[in-house]
Amino acid sequence: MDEKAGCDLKLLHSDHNFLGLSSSSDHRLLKDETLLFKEIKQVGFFSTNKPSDQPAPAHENLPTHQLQVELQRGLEENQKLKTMLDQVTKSYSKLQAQLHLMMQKQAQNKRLQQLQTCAEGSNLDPSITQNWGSTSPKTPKLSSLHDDQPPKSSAHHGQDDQEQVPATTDDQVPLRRARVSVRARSEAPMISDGCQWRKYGQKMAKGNPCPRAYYRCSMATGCPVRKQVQRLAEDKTILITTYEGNHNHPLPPAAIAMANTTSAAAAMLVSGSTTSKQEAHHQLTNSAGLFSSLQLPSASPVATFSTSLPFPTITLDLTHTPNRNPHPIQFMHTSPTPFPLPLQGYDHHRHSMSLNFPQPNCTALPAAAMQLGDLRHGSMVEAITAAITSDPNFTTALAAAISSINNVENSSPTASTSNGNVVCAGFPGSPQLRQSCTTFSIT
DNA sequence: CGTATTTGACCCGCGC
DNA sequence: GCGCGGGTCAAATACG
Repeated sequence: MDEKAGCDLKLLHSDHNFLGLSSSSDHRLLKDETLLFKEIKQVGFFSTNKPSDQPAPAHENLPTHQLQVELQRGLEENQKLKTMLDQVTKSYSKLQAQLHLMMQKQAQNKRLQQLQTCAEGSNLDPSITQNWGSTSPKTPKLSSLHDDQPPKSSAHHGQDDQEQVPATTDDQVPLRRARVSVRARSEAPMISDGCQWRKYGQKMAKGNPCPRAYYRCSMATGCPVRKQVQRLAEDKTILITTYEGNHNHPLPPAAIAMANTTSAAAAMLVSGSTTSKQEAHHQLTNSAGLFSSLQLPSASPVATFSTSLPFPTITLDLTHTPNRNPHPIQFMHTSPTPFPLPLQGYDHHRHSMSLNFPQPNCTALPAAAMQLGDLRHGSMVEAITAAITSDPNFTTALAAAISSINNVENSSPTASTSNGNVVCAGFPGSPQLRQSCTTFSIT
């Protein structure tokens, strides 16, 4: 017992091992005054003599008031150490959060490297991925903006930079360059996505009487996430919110859904790599509550690709009223520039292509058809189907969007992933349909 | 008084 | 080279 008490006190006086201090022993020290005396004696607080030279208890040789002073001193030191312990605990939590973020980004970089390998093995136009990269010489300012540090501090490349932007090499495609745009009807000046935003600019965009507002995430210093908010010129009730970047800090539950959706959509845009089922499921399950502030009609969501350089953008259109298709989820493609999808036969005047979901009577296609070489020889429909549906990131984004809509509408349809495919369940007339079973219609 | 917003200036890419 | 448009900065201003 005395040996253990002595050990506890040594911990109290150690700057290196105080993490090993147990709270129970701490309290015991404060409660047992006699025990404290013994421990103090063992470390030689009161006596200049060696413990072995003075077998008698210390308190027998000291005045009472002196003992009280020493006791008070011990209590103060104990309190000080408690404070230190709290600080260390907080630092530990902070480091743990950073470690979690780093692991996430490492996984992200791994996927991007796989994309690089895929791009080299295919006939993709290298200028596409090059322009998507932050190392593009034509966008130096944008590159700095997408660093996780403010532009003024971008000159130094210290440890902080590495922690926030880990392992980004020149030949990797930064995910942050992709944008995710959300169109929705909302009277509010900004949709509530759970994050805190600080407005840093406003501009009048050409061809739109409504100003475009620029916001950056203010939940953490140095968070690179930005968003633009603008009302549609043709219909001012429609709010267009464009997200860019990934958060470098923990998000509140209300913001996780939007962040995961935009992240998955952005990842899908720039990466043809694989996403684990666990990750997709995680993103899906976090989609609840998304777009909670929007006035959503019983609409059919439309996802629009736009590869207008330098910002590939996927737009989730939540404003459409039911159209000619009974239960469609449309995927429109707008691309004035080459895109690794076969565009022959699509309407160049409209620059759009829609994919009407679901059609259960077609066959699943191999993901290998995503290669352009295969596209040339296969049918366009099959090729497009393969190119899009074989991308789990796309399916993840789709599923998250569907899930969010379902949440808002409080209706029965659900979305989930299964083997990399999106399973849409609960739509009227289509109990369970796989995304890979898809037909396309040229609009 | 601290923080958030506004707004004109500035930078940069791009097209002509 | 020049002008235009998008995006950002930062000083001024508003607000709680």
